[in-house]
Parts: sequence; C-alpha cells; structure tokens
Amino acid sequence: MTIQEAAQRSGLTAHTLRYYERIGLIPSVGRNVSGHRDYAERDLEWLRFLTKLRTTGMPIADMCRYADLSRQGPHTAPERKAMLEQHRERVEARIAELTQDLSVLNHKIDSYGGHA
Amino acid sequence: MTIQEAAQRSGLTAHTLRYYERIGLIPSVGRNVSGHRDYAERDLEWLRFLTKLRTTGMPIADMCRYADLSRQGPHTAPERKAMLEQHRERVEARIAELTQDLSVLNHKIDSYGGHA
DNA sequence: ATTTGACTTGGAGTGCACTCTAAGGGCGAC
DNA sequence: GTCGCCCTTAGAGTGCACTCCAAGTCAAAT
Repeated sequence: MTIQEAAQRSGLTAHTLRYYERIGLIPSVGRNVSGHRDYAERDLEWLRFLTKLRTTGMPIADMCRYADLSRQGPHTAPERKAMLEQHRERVEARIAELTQDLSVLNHKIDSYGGHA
Repeated sequence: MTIQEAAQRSGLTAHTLRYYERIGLIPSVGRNVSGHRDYAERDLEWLRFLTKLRTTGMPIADMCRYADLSRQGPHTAPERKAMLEQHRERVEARIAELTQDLSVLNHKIDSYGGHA
C-alpha cells in the first residue's frame, strides 16, 4: 500500500512515517518500481505496535533500541521482553498517578460548589 | 521561604519557579528587603495545584488562562470550574486509553513466553 | 506533449516546556 | 573588608518529537 494509505490506517502522517523510517524505527519498507514506499500488512502491524509504545509514553530513543534488538534476531528476545516489562511498570505507575491526581481534581471541582 | 526551599517543597526547580512567575502562572510572590523572592504557604498550595494540572497534561497556555481568571476575581469561578471539568474529561479519557494500551502491552509480553 | 499530483531525498524549521547563561547585587562568615 | 554563595533580571539555548520545505522524479490524465 502507498504511504498515504499506510498513514491513514496507522493514524500517523506520511511525514511521520518517513521520519520513523529515517531514524531506524521501521525496518526495510519495500519500494515499488518507481522507488515509492510500498507498505505491507506486517509493516502496519509493527506500526500499530510502535504507536502503542508512543502513546504510552515510551521515548523515541527507547523505541529505536527496541527496533534495533528486533532486527538483531531471536536471541535478543529476553532483552526486548525486559524492556517491555519495565515499560509496563512505568505505564502502571502513570495510571496510578493520574488516578490519584484525578481525585484531587474532583475535590477541587467540588469546592467550586454546585452552581454552573 | 526562599526560592530554594519553595523549589524543594514543590518539586520544581528554582529555574522553573522563576519561569512560571515570568509567564504569569504565579501571582504576586513577595520580595524581602534584598529583593529576593519570599514564598508564602499559599504560594506553595497554588504551586502544588499547578503541578497537578501539569502532571495531568494540561498545557501551560491553559494554566495561564486559569491563573488569569483566578486573578480576575470570584465572578470567573464558573469559567474556571468549566475548565477543570473539561480537563477532568481529558484525564479520564487518558486513563482509559492507557488502561487499554496496558492490556495490549501485557499480551505482547505474554507472547514472549515464560523464559526470562 | 504538457500538466497534475503524489512521490522521493536531505535538511531546515516549529512548538512546547523548560533550562541555562551572563552580568550584576547583597549578606554572612572569617 | 573581602570571599563565597545565593539571589536578581533579560535573554539565549536545549531536547524532544515531529513537521515542513526545496528540488527533483515519475505515471497517468488531458
């Protein structure tokens, strides 16, 4: 599929897709005869996974590290798993923090009284 | 209290405190005879509230708007309350998103199998 | 045949939220 | 009294993650 289709289906922009490829986040996107990018289904899957990492706050540098490990082969699986486990902890901590802050916010809203 | 004490107790840096004051986020911090900032307890409370807004992802520009409304007096209470309610919705949405993403992350971690 | 439009690249620019620097002032300890 | 340290200001610099631009290529439509 074209970069525009991939952009639409991944929720990223074509600009961002090129940027991600340039910094090594996306391995080997194919090119068609004209030299244009031709995304495959598994590129889309990878992109969707990357997007999850991003929206949960993983820094680009860490994602690059993860992508690099993936390219190196199956023997890096333990390190990749460890990265994800560490990231999971951060996400859990973030959810806990937000949940706490939410209750503070609710108290503050309550303190404004019942009027509109 | 001095800017260093206020920094320590608020979790921000002295640099950031000066920056916040400069952009109008902190109203009227007192000065002592030497012209040094002298923070009061209520400055600390305000700072802690600001910090909650920041850590929950409110943009600085919105916080400035909120601070500006506060300075304008009690008649802006409804608008301030509305801002907080809107922000609450965003925080709730963010928690929901993170919770969903967390389960994706968990599936991915599981797919790495039980080995270390 | 030429126009249109999407694509390619490397590199420059943007927005946000700090973060630091330079130049100078004032106070307590020795 | 002078040294060292923390403070002041305006303004410049940083890091992150995009986001856009310029110059050029190519295929399809008119």
